[in-house]
Amino acid sequence: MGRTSDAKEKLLEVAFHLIWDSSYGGVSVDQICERAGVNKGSFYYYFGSKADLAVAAYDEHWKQRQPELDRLFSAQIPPLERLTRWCESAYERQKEKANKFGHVCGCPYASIGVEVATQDDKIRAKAEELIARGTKYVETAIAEAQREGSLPAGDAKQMAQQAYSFVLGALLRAKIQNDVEVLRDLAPTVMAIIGAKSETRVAA
Amino acid sequence: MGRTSDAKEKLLEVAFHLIWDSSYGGVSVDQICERAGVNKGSFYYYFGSKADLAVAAYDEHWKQRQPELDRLFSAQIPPLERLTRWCESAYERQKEKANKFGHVCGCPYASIGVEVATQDDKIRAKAEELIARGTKYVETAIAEAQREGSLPAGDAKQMAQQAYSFVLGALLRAKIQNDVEVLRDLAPTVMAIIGAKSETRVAA
DNA sequence: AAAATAGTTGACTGAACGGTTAACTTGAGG
DNA sequence: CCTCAAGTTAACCGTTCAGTCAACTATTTT
Repeated sequence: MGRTSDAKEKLLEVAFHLIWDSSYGGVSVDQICERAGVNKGSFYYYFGSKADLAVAAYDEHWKQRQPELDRLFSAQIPPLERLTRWCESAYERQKEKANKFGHVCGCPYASIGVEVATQDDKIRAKAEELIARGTKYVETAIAEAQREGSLPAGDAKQMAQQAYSFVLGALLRAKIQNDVEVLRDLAPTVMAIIGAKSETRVAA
Repeated sequence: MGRTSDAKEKLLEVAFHLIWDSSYGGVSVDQICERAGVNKGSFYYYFGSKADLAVAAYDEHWKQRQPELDRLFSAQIPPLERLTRWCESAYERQKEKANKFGHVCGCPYASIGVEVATQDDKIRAKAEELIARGTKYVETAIAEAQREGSLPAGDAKQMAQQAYSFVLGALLRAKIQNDVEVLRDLAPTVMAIIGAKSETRVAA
């Protein structure tokens, strides 16, 4: 019935990348519409507000990202190696984005979350949710490593939170210093946090 | 000559707290002026732009904060204990602010830095500078601990950066989750990062 | 082909934005 | 006590902001 359209998907994608590249407050609805090739009226036909779009855009992005994380944290890979690869992929991903956008963009969820945390609770809650989901992958890997004996026993959930906090902090630092090299060799520190015996702990 | 005024100082203080409580983009020059009891004309008599004020306000805040950090990282205190106290003070400070403002505010430098990093280079650079200065305290403590043998040798600077990144990440998480309890027991993880032998490593 | 549905258009609103200006007031130094 | 620099005032500027709306078009169902 009626006609069809890809305007909604366009808006979601454009909004996510524009906000990631600058910030929530730094991007206007007009800009998003222009880049998406959609009129403002259509924007408000699909979304009730700018904040609603942001929440939907981050949800959509997670959906598209999930397969990649599933692959990265595949049961085929030894649990500790999953974590090492995850650290390396964070570095690679930021390097790519930095080349494309001209500056280090950091973690999109954390960036928008910390920006609007005290102002918009829906966006804050969405950022919290997505960070929690990311942490879950880490937690599962840690728990499995403990079970198979490659890691001493401990509270996997809390360890995952600490390790994830460290990586978020490093991403934050990389963005503020606009230097992707901050993200080299995250893995040894993550290993230290989760209590793995240091094999090749270079400097930290 | 001419009359004197405390308008400038008022603006600096009000701006810092307003931005910390919400965000750079979420606070308007009008709001700052109103809360400071200063007219807009006076604002632009003292500061060339909103961004200039922000830079000045964060600089001023550092000046006021420095004595506290000097005390916290006093040479009188054993170096590793300095770090423990620093972690505890971060928790206490956020708890106080959360009670006062009604929500967890996180690290002011990191919050504004990550918000405007890709948009305003002067503010970005100031945030970078202040974070680097904070890291220096940690680095000195680590280096001293290594010298006195309470910590194995290693690259103190890099260790400090990793430890500081972790704390920044935890502050970020606390803000997004709006839960100050995220910041309890940072010290054990910091100790793990810098390679201290775990005495009372509870869970992480 | 009529009717119902789905989506589009772009001009419009009023408030808020950062920033400017010229006239004015104040107070310390000579 | 006068001068003049330092600081204040409030109206004002053009722009941009998020959000609205009534008219319009394209597609599918009947």
